[in-house]
Amino acid sequence: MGRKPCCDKEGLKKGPWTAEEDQKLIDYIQKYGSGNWRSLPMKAGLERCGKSCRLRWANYLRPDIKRGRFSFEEEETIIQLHSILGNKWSAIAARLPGRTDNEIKNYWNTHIRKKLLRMGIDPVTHSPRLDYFDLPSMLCSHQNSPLMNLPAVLLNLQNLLNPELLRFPTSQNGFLNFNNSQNTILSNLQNNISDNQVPSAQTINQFDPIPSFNELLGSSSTDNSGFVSNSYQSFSNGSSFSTALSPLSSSLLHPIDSSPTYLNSSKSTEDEIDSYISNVEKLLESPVL
DNA sequence: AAGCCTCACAACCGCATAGCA
DNA sequence: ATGCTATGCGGTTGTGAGGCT
Repeated sequence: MGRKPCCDKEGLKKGPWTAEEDQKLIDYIQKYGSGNWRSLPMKAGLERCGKSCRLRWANYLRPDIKRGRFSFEEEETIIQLHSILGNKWSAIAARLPGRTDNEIKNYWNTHIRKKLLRMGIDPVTHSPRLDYFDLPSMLCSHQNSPLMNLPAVLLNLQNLLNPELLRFPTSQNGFLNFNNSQNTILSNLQNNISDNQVPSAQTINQFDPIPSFNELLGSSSTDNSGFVSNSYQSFSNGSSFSTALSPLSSSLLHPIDSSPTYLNSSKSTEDEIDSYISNVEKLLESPVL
């Protein structure tokens, strides 16, 4: 036994759909409804496998699909849901009306993922990546310069860590005392510097880890639903996860992908920056708890 | 102007799983 | 309980468009 051969082994058509094929599929589904995808192609007069028809309908032809650019709110929602659900694209799509899992997956891989990397956020763990802050070189340059520059170096470092993170609730402790991690890092750095040691990236990673987004959700991994229903709304209200890092940090980060593409300023990038800045402004206006 | 490169997105592939006999 | 089919899902690939040299 085993599975039936797929379309390529049955001599069925593959590749991009033509307008005529689309119309045949739409006509058939409007007339008879979807379902029974295996027999549908033959009945609809299509030389495609059922799987291909289902995908074409689900990802492109369905009338309730919202096409066009993702809004900033949608993007935020995707990031937040991804931090909770991971690569469960269908689960994420279920919470974004009119968007398909395939569309979200593509958008994640082509836009959001790169954006997060550029911001120094690991797109898998959603945690800030200290290994991409060029701390060693910052501190090396400090070592070769008068010691009076140390406060400036530390101030820059401090700016990487946004107090807004303090507002992230945890399920057990109420609010995370992020200042502890921040102070530990700073004091460890100061100790190292006073001992004439220049910390390597590896050394820096040994410091108290900055909590990942998932960790900020609370130590009980099964208790995420409460976060989604309660805290997620406050995140959506102008204070996004993407603003968890200080806006100053982006200028200090070394992007993992420094190809010229990211230096180009396109219209869409400008729009994104504009909306990002306005979001940051909203964030700064809101009172810190 | 032509060739090359990069990016975005549609489509495919193979595995997982639900449902049914 | 088992085997089979249909469908769902996530990772990957293919292709066309646009930009760059």
